[in-house]
Amino acid sequence: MSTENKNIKILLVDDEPDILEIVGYNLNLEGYQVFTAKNGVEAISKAKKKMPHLIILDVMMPEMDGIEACEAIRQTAGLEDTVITFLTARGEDYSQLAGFDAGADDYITKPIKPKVLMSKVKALLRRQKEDTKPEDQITQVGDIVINREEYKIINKGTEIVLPRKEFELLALLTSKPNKVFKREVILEKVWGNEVVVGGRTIDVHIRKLREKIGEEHFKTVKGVGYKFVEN
Amino acid sequence: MSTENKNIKILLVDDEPDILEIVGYNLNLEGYQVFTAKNGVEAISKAKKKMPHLIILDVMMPEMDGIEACEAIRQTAGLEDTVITFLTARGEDYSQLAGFDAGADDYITKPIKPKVLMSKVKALLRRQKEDTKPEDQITQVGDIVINREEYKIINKGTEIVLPRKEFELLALLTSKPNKVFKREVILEKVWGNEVVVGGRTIDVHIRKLREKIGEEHFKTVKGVGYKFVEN
DNA sequence: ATGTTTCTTTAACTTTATGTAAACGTTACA
DNA sequence: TGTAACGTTTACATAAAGTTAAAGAAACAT
Repeated sequence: MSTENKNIKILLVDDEPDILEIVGYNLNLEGYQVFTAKNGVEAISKAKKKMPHLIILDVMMPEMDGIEACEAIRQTAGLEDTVITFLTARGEDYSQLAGFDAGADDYITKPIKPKVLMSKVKALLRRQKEDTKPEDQITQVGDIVINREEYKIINKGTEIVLPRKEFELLALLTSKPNKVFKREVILEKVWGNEVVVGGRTIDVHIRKLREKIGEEHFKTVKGVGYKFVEN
Repeated sequence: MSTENKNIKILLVDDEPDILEIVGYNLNLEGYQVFTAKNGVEAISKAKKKMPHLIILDVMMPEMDGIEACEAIRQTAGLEDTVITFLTARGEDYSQLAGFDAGADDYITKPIKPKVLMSKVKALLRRQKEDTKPEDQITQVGDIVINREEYKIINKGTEIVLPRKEFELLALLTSKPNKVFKREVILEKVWGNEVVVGGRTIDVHIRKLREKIGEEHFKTVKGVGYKFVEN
């Protein structure tokens, strides 16, 4: 759960240190990489430097408010598609938010309820993923069809349901047939780079895949890693 | 600006005050007469009182949700031809399913972008008379017939009436047979983003569906979610 | 209002699938 | 032929899902 968030960067912008701390803490618990800024100016520079996937932006701030910052960020190359969500206090004057449609994707109201915020963050990030990857959910490699949407594979017409880790491992290897994936890379992508598992764990999973899909497809490159080969 | 809008009444229904404020503000700018309600019950009474031309109705609300309210409004004398549009979380093809049969004319997705909403409102009011309702209120998946209008299903000729949540869950899963719906996605679409329910809630509903419709149709993909399969 | 029923969620507990470790076997290559 | 890297099997821990029953909410009826 938290391992897959390890590579997701979130920029949190608020002038109140308490908010930064509470929200930052909760995001950290979920495994996100969190960066903070305490005003709009800082937000823009950090956004450019870190290129976050999601920006949570307080509306009311000194120096430069969230709306201005949002507009500036939106005009930065590479940040056009970053998800931006506002933080607003309930009862704030929303006539100011008339410029809302200029760039924000959502807004979250204070007081913040951690659980609500977390589920919103998840939903927003998921949405972005789905948008950028419309439907390359199905790939075919040789006579193996990998259906990411249905979490199953079809090998020569036979449907095989794989457990999660096995599926992810297979999906990784088949994402670039013939490419050798180093053990460390596999660990990072399938397990998450902070998780330390025993030395034989990958082997066991490879073995299961060999059993289910066919010995011939999984080639060991000793001292390096594994690769998936077609017939 | 447009004096032509000042006789047009719009009823805006959402449980979030912020939405009411933002959208209401924008509608006001265009010169519409705006009324608001914060739940389905209130929506019905205000609709009767004000006889609006257009009703914008959030799907997820406490007390009485948008679908129920819509049905009730549709049965009110004089409101049969009022334009009703739903507000739904983005990506919910499901809300269309459950929504159109309740009598909705359109739906608008959250997060709301004021410009989009305004042009949609205009379009809806313009084509008020020339509207054609879709009527795919009944779908069939395998030997299961799903009747969204009556909230019931027919399994191999046997009629089964399902409670709301069970029906919505079934409708979601059957909206794309074989697709695995992740738990988080199910929660978002059936329960709504803000609602945080316990970890076993989905399971219990799945169990009831399995009981009523047949074990074989509901497949668990451990660590991921559930999918509906035909025979 | 009041009780009654039906639906929804929780909580406690059980079961199971999956992932991992450990122990040992095998291979490749210097 | 030694050894470092990978292969295989088994067994076990654990996280995830299943199962109940019962509490909590709505909805319905009186």
